[in-house]
Amino acid sequence: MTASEQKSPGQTLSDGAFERIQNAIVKGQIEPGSRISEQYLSTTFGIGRGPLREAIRRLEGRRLVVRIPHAGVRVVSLSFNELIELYHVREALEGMACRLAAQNMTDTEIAGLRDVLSMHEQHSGLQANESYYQQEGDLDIHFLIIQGSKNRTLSELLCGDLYHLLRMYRYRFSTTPKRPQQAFAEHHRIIQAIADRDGELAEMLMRRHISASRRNIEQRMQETSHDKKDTRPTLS
Amino acid sequence: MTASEQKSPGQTLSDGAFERIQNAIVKGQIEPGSRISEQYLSTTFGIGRGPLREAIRRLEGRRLVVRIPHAGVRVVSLSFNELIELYHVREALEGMACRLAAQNMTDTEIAGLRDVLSMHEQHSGLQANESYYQQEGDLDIHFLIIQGSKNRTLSELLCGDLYHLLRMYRYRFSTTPKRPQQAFAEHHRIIQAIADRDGELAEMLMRRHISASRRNIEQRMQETSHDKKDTRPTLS
DNA sequence: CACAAGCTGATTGTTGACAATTTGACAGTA
DNA sequence: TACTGTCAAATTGTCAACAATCAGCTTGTG
Repeated sequence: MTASEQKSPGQTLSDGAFERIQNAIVKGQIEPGSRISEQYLSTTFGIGRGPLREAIRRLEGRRLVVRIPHAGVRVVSLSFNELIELYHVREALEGMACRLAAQNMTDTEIAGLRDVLSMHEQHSGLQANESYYQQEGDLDIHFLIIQGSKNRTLSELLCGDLYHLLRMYRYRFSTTPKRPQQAFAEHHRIIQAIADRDGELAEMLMRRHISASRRNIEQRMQETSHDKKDTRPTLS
Repeated sequence: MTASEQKSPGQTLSDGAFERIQNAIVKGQIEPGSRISEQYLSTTFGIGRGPLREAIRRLEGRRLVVRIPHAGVRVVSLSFNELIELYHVREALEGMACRLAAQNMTDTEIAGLRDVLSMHEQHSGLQANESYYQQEGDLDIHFLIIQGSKNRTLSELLCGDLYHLLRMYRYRFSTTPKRPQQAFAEHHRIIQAIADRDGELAEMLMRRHISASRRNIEQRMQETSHDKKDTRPTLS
């Protein structure tokens, strides 16, 4: 797990390529909107074009790449609006997940949630503004709450599909200096509400939490919209 | 558009196969949970295995089929629980869509919504219990409202991904005798709320509408759970 | 008679070569 | 100079053959 780039365990070549390309996309190693040629990937990964194309089609099904019939595939590139839209969807969905989590999580799971939070708080105390742990830690907490909803369909949707898109932008935005501390407090309150089995409050707090994240991005986007040109592919 | 089974217009063979198989799955022409062999589809559609496999991988990315590495692919089979979960997700998402629609739809679009509803009411008056129009008409209205939210991400999620799964079961359950009339009234109220630009009310009504649908299915499922054996693949 | 090892058949995974289509450049002309 | 038609290179789409893997059956042995 140290270097997540080696070939995947026992699956097929196509599966391995799928995971590697997906990772490369969500980690931002491949520029969003850039064209990816089959031949390049084929030689890079050292596999034939057949399995590679199958992997690409799978990514296409997941909407991580866009294909134009005879012209090649491009990594999906969310416009600013789409990113904001995604946060709105997340607000509705994770709010619901949080409410369900307050109903359905076991006491043991809630204790685990608290452990992650405090462990996370220590790390953060050590390396102040270091966003890396914040990123993963934040994801961990949200993951745990989503899983705690005990709604598998919801989990797969949020963790499987939406978060891959989000992660693309998390890695690009990296972090905002002030947010972590605030996010800690919000996480703390959310977990408390879950522990109190107060679903309504938990939902509200989670919605606020995500809403604050969204506003933070909106603000930061406006600030940097001067040097960074307006990325709006307006695809189709 | 009369027979939706002919080859797709100008795309590639893979794209054509993708659409045809997807249609066959959501219309229930292929039994959920059944294995689909490459050779069979290859000879049926008259295309090579290459493009076919790519189409299947795309379906896999969309979670309409499940693949076990060297054992073949099966059409996804939602358990009863997963179907209910899907309705809960729909409730949250379409509720949100409805609220946004009340804010963002143009007067022209709302008028169009009314047209569809009344046109739909006439058809229903003619052929009473005929579910076919109800199915499509219901979808149409929901589609229009979702599009009216002006949130493209939300639209693609609901119309593109979730509805394909739902349609699988709509075709299986076909229809419940009493629901259509009730659904009409609910649609009517929802549209009225949208026309009044009352987002909060519109969201609430839509959530109730979908919630009622869900309960209807739950009830119907319990009734028929005697003769119909309990389909619960418990995959993984 | 029961169980396990090995084999045969079919199905999936992979590769390489071939055909079809698009993009970019180049030259010719108004 | 600007525009357009043609051409060529590169890239994608497709096909057919080959290799690897799994399922079910036969067969041999305790």
